[in-house]
Amino acid sequence: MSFKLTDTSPIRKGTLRLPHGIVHTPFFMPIATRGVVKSLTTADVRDLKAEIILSNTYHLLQRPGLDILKKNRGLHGFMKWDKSILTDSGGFQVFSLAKMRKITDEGVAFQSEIDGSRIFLTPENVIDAQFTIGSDIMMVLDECTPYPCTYEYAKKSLDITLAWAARCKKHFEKRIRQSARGGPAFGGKKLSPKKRPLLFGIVQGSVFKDLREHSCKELMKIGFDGYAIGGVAVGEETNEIETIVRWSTSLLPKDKPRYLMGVGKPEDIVRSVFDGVDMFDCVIPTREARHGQLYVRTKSAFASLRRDAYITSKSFYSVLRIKNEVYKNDLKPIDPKCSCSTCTTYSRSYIRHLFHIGDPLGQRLTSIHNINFYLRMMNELRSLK
RNA sequence: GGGCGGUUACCGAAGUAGUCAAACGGGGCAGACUGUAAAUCUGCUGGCACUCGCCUUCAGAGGUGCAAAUCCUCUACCGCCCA
Repeated sequence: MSFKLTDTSPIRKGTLRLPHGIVHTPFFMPIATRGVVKSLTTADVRDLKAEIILSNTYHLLQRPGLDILKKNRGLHGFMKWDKSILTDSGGFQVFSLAKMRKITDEGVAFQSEIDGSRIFLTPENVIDAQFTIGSDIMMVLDECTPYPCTYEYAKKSLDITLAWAARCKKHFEKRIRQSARGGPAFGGKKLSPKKRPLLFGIVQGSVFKDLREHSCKELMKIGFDGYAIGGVAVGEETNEIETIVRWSTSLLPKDKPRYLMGVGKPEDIVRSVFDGVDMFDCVIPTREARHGQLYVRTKSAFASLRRDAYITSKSFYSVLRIKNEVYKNDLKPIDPKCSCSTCTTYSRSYIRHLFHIGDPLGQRLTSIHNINFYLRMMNELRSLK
């Protein structure tokens, strides 16, 4: 793998070479938690020119399960996606499914929310699962801490997360060594060094500066291909996210990609790009699209390099609720200046109609639009001079 | 012509004397959503003041009762049955 920065001021721009191709940073990953960007075909996602999507180990383990993925040559073959995939380990589910799991030093025991069956995630089996999925960027197992969170809890959690990170790295290296001579993680095939996936560590420590710094330093000692900032956007104020990001990016190695997990709103992403983050993912564009909340640019292009010009939503976009009555007879596209296939074809009136009759096409069209909004935003950030 | 059953807010449907402006669905209106248990969730949905409130409603009209969507009478309409 190689991460090349071509520009660092005022924002970082670069390329990240992955087994399934080059990804241009900074980038946003549409979310395909269970092997589908909800409501979209793989062709839709390709047409949107996404270079990488995110999926989830915990959810894929349950359905379809590793056996099916193995038979399909991984998630790429299963969903017919030939570009890159990053997989989250299930660390977010430690947070979001907190009611049905138990953490021990060894790992996390879940009781499935689907059928009650037991799923035990360990640093090692999560790495193995991600090899089976065929992930381009694998995430270590961590605990995404809740908010608010006491210092004592955050510290104890971080100790476990760091121990898991070390075990993930060790197991990952072992599998990579095996792969060089055709190990079981690769179906007996040898893996060329260029096809090696990446492994990212995840910074935790809640809102506590010393814990965040400790987390960064310990992860850097272990050594990862990239570093994620986790445990944010779980209920805290925006300025706290900003603070945590700055603590982290000031310590993390400059020559490795930084990934702000689960973030966020457009202004959160733009601000964080200016604060040195290279990678993002968030459910917002797809979930809100399905719920009829659409992003409309109010400024056609990013004209300024000033960070402060974009940190409020009012500065460059507005939100359109397509289900609202005012769009009943509105023949304009969602965003007249948008070039996505939805906006070049359909009216607000028609899309509102699709929502009102409950047809899933409405969700597909709006998801295309919102993802296009996010990807175009990233594209413009990468083009800033 | 006779006998039964029905008529409740935009729609469907509870409620058969007081705690009823009236449950619950749907529809409508508005809002939320940040590594997706989310095609989900929340609020409002007779009018007016919107802070204890006040006013007009349960097919229509008239009764009985301190009190009626609820009981009685007639009328209108709908359904089933007998002629």
